[in-house]
Amino acid sequence: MSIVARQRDPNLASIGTCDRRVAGSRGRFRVHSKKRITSFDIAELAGVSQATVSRALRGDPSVSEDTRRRVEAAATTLNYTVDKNASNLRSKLAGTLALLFFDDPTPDDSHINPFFLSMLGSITQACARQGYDLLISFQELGRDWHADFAESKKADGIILLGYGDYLTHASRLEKLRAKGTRLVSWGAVRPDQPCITIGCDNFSGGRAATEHLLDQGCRRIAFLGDASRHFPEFQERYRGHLQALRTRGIVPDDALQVDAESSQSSGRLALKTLMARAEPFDAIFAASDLIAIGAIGALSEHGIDVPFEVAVAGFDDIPMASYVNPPLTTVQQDTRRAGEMLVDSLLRLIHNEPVASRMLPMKLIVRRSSLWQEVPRAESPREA
Amino acid sequence: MSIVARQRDPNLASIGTCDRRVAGSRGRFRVHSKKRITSFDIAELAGVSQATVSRALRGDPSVSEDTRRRVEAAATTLNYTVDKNASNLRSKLAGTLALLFFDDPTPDDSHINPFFLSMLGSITQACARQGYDLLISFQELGRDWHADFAESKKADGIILLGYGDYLTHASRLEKLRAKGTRLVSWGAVRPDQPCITIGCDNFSGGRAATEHLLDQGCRRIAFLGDASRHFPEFQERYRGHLQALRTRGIVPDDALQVDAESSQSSGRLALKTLMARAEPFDAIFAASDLIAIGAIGALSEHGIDVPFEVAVAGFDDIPMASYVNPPLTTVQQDTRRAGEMLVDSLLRLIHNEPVASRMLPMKLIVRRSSLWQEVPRAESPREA
DNA sequence: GACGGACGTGCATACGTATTCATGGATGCT
DNA sequence: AGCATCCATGAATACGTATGCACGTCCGTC
Repeated sequence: MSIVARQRDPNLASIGTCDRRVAGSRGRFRVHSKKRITSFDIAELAGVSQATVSRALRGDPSVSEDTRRRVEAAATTLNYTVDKNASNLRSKLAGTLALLFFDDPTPDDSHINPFFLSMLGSITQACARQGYDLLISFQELGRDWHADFAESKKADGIILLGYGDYLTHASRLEKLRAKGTRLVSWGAVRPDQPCITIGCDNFSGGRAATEHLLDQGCRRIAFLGDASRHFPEFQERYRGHLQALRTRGIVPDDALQVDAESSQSSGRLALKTLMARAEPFDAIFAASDLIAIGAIGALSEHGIDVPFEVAVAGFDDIPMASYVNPPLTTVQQDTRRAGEMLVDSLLRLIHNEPVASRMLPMKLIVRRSSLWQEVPRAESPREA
Repeated sequence: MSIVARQRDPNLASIGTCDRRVAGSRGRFRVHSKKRITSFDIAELAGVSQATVSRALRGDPSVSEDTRRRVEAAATTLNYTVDKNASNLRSKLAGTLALLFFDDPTPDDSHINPFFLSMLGSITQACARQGYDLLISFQELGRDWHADFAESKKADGIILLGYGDYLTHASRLEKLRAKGTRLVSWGAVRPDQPCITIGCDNFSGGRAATEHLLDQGCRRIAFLGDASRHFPEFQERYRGHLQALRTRGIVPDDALQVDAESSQSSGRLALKTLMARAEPFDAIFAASDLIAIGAIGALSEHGIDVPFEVAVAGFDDIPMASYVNPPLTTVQQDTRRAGEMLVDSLLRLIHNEPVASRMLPMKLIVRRSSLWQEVPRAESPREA
């Protein structure tokens, strides 16, 4: 920071008094300086005007094939690269998308939720495929995060990523949209979302998980996860869970729902809370894999066997899920597809093409944590 | 892309024929258009010149406190944000760092090496703390990756991240440096590295892991990981491994080294290769956790118990390591610190402050995969 | 042979900010 | 009081590219 201001404004001698140059009149001042190579240099070398260079390199069809080749050759020779700042300034585009990452609830250490990491990977790759750069920023939900990207022209659009409730910040989002900021979010797809949202079918996913547990013979299935409005995704999963129960004629028991955020420690805590209630349960459906993994840890501390005493299912299918012991039954979100859809939707928004929120299908992945295998489950639910 | 060119160049009527404006003469043309708010608008509202606005907002000490307050108030009122493109164009800075991510060896699916994901997280946060943005790009080692960032002024410096050999690309790096590009890399810290490098003490880490296995009574320790020059980090770990053996008077057996890249599938494959050699072994030191996890999987397929028949140690301490069964003994790299150091070093480079490559200490994390616990290990090494 | 296009190119200029230089007024010193 | 300073500010301009417009030039057509 301290040494920032270094360069001078040389070559004031040009010709006019204005910000204007003629192709040929530039070289003279450049001979000895090793300043940046600009489109004027290319123009001179290729024997055309700067304007033509710009057009040629951008693939403007009005440039003849012959000229284009000459320009490209000159550019290669001088190892020229378009100055993105100037280009963006002029074109009012950035060629960049911003990914805002909300990790509000669990700022424990630097550990990012693995599911989001996976999303990050796929978003990055989707951007690359589309020729866009990706600007990443971790944010806390509290602050004035909006101001710094679209408005400062650093990005053409914004992707919002994070569990949580965008509705709480609806007014802020509205303000952004009013300014013409393009944004898409990942989350629960609901009619009242304040912006284009891509998300998985959390409801069906939750239903599928619970149906599977019911199929395994479980009858008292605990739900670990915040079912409040503030976590719409969890709420949807919970709704799916409830519906599955009701369809099978089981009356949901509020005592079997425990709030939890998406972290192992929270899952561990939730399980202890559940046990403290002394409610019998024979299965756990956790609203995220991290919660499930935390719960499994706590169960094993209590000497309770998974899956023989308590079956467990999670949600997300993070990489870790297949490596815990026992491997975790879970509902898989297709992060690759999700990342692609987020980027595609945002680009469509940017290009003023029609876009709609979309819900992606999910897939139940059955692993050992919910399976009896050979050993039959005890007849009555386990007493806590 | 198709609708990119939309806006017109309005307001040509200004005054002169040049790229020049006077503070007051602007508002007239703005009244009806909802164009971008510029520093001229702020200037007008605050009753100062555009130059003063720029200075005030950048914290130039030559602006009086009174004026600064007025300018800031005006900026807040109009919800003004500096246009980064214009600012960067003028100042020749970007306020952005680029993270180039080389995932060459394992392009399987979209799964990024978890260790690098962890690094990514810590680098992102370190950047945020320093007030820099982070541009992320996945690259394949083959191509002309260098051209697109520093040269195009999108980033002030570059961080290189990836297992692999930068030496292979030394000429390219050299070319970059000759152009004044600032870059730092993560990797093996060795005197012949072509650029500032931050890395862990792979040698000591490798030695520590092998010493630990020796302490457990293992005598025929297989090394899974590419020991060639192309993976300097693995090579260093291997060297540490060898040194530990020799110090204890054990003659290394080449038959116990199997090449592997950092992925589970590669680890699985390497183990099968090892078994095919019919060499007895009682422990495995894998050059990365992913390799170790793959190997454990393959071992269990063969009905070989870990750790009772074969002890296993990995490297990296990725999150998954503590959740596999059995939990994996490994050598921990402090990714948080590493990310900070990378960013700090790069910033020092950018600010022309002295910097040196640095090696970070590592820490052996002992978990169950390498421990006998109560059960004593069989006297003779296992026959494959 | 004249005319209407289409095509390819150059000219001039704007994008919004940062910075150099000049200026006028206040301040300090003798 | 007179002069040298310093301070705060304004005026002018460059950063490098993209693009509206105008100007040939080379056709084919009647």
